Amino acid sequence: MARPSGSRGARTATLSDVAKLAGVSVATASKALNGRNHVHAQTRARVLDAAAQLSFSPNSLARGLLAGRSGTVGLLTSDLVGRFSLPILMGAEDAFGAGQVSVFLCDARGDAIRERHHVQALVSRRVDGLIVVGSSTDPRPPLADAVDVPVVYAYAPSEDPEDLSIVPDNVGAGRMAVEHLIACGRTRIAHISGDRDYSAARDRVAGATAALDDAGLEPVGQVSYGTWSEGWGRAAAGILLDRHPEVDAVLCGSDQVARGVMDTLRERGRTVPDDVAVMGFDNWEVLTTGARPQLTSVDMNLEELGRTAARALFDAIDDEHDRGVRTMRCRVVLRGSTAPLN
Amino acid sequence: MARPSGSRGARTATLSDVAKLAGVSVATASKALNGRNHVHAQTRARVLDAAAQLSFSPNSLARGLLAGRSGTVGLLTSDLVGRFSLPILMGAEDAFGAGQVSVFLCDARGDAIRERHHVQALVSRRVDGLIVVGSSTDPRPPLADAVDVPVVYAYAPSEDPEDLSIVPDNVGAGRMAVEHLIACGRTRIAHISGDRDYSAARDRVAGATAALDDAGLEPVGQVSYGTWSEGWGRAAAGILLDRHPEVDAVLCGSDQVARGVMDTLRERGRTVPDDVAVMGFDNWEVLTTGARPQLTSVDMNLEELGRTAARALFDAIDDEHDRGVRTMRCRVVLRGSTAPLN
DNA sequence: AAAATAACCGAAAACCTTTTCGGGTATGCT
DNA sequence: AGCATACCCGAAAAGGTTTTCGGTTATTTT
Repeated sequence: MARPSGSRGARTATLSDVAKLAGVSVATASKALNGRNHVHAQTRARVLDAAAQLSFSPNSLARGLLAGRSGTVGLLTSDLVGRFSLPILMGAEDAFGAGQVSVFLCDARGDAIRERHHVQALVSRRVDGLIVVGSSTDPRPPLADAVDVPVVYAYAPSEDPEDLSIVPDNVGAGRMAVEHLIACGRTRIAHISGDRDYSAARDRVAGATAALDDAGLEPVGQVSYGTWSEGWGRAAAGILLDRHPEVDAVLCGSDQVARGVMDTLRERGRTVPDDVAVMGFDNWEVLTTGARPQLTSVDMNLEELGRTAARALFDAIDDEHDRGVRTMRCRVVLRGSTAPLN
Repeated sequence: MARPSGSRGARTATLSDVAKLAGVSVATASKALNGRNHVHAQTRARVLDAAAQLSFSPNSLARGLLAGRSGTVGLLTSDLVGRFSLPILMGAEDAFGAGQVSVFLCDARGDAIRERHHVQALVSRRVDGLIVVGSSTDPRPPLADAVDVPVVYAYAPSEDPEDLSIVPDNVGAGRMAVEHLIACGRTRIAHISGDRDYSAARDRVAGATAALDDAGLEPVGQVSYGTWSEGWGRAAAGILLDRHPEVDAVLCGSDQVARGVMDTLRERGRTVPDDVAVMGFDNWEVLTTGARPQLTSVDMNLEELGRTAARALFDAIDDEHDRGVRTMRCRVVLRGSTAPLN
């Protein structure tokens, strides 16, 4: 009992086993199984039968060796633990899985050494392409080693503008959020952002500010930066209410911040959304649907971003290159925390 | 410009290229690069030089074809979107990456057809083993197709007791939680659980009940089941306080439930932890550290579970089989929501 | 009936690496 | 000096598949 099940003591069937059983040559067997023409229907049936009988599964290694392309890609994340890699990964896996491509997953854990090691391994496995998923939207250095296959950067763009990068549209997200609040009839809009060190925070602020400006509105108070946390949201909301009690909408740098803001609003006796509308970014389900009322948020469409990156990589493998930074549209997911004023 | 970088128009260097450049045979080149003995130090240096110069990277496909083992494993998740797959995945990836093993990631998205398709692809790629990650701790059917390589089930055990499964110890978690609350001096402990349809919920309840019994304590009220959500936690806590205002600790089926419970406690003027201690399961960071006070929770050690599964698969590949269900210990992560009574 | 054509099948090369085994050279020993 | 012994190196096979091209048989045309 070398193997748990189905072992039968024999090694896995090979094409020549199938050919032998079907009474044909390996060449014919190959053609029959791959749907090539120039093989009699009856012969094909015999081969298919034999293959099924031996539960034949073609050896992709041999095929890849011959074809010079493995039908695999590498998915290199900088930091799986972060919240943003997973949906991107899902999207990419989805897009590839639909084709005949299998995905190698590698997590560098934010370590450059480990990253190089993984890249080396992937090159050795002859992946046909590579998606590099960053851990924040700040630009990252391109892969150091001369990699011989196409690379697409996702979430974090490459510092080299000649590389192809797919990133979320944080500026557009900020703009979209403010436009939604204005559409709800809000005019005294404050912005409690996240960590200033993240370009995601600054970009969202830029978009929001621009949208306010376009609408001829003044922001209520200054944009305040802090951390991506509920605690910061609670604290910042306290300060905001002290200084600007007239506020009728708070745009928050993330859903976490928004949760904190809602807590403080409730404690100060402000009702959401009648009194103050609240809105977040990221559409992190556990936070948005757990909130009371549920939290309107801007979804960054990360799964779609992953799919797009995968498709772009497909194109690049087929020699249809593209360069530069491509941004993904995002979308407002409406929930109870924002509602029209009447 | 066929390729983004480093292409030089030439195909990737092969071992015979290296050999030619070094002025030796491919056999010698191979031995030199793989540290085999019986090759002169000076010759080896020449080969290494040549390899570096051509940035040679051995073709793992060819190597795998020859060796009869690919040095890859499949990681088959039922549902990536769930919260529990990711840490397991990280642990497994970590354990494998440390070796020379690369990981194929496949997500079946809860679909049996897709699962079979992925298994077929993995078999075709000649993975040396397979880890199947379930989406809940309820047992799942074993892989239908006769897979020729070792399989380890993680999180969700296989229905076949002959398979090897690694699962979290939910019963132990429930026990541990109650013991912690008792150690904090609590004696009037209520339990608001999650979705009764999940064995995770029932097992935790079983452990908690047993621990109460061992301590000679009666539970406060009946265990109440609902959903894994903050909303349920808020509602259930309201009912609990109405019926049993004397409660001094609430054990919650998950961190989400716990957040809801804490909300209601605060609204009813109960302080945590002085008045009532609160505790959750899963140690979902964004929820536990965002709570006020921060939430004590039982960590199910999922990353370690993933690592363990990977090591078990290693052993199985080396023909050191193991069978049955192995449970992982979990651990209480202490935070502000539980504290000793004085 | 002979020839031309179409349809089908098989031998062999190619992909790249590792390993085995035999041959060759220098060194040490008698 | 002659022989045995280490020590190195190279030729060749193996691993499983796909593709090309030449060959064989059956079918149609004249």
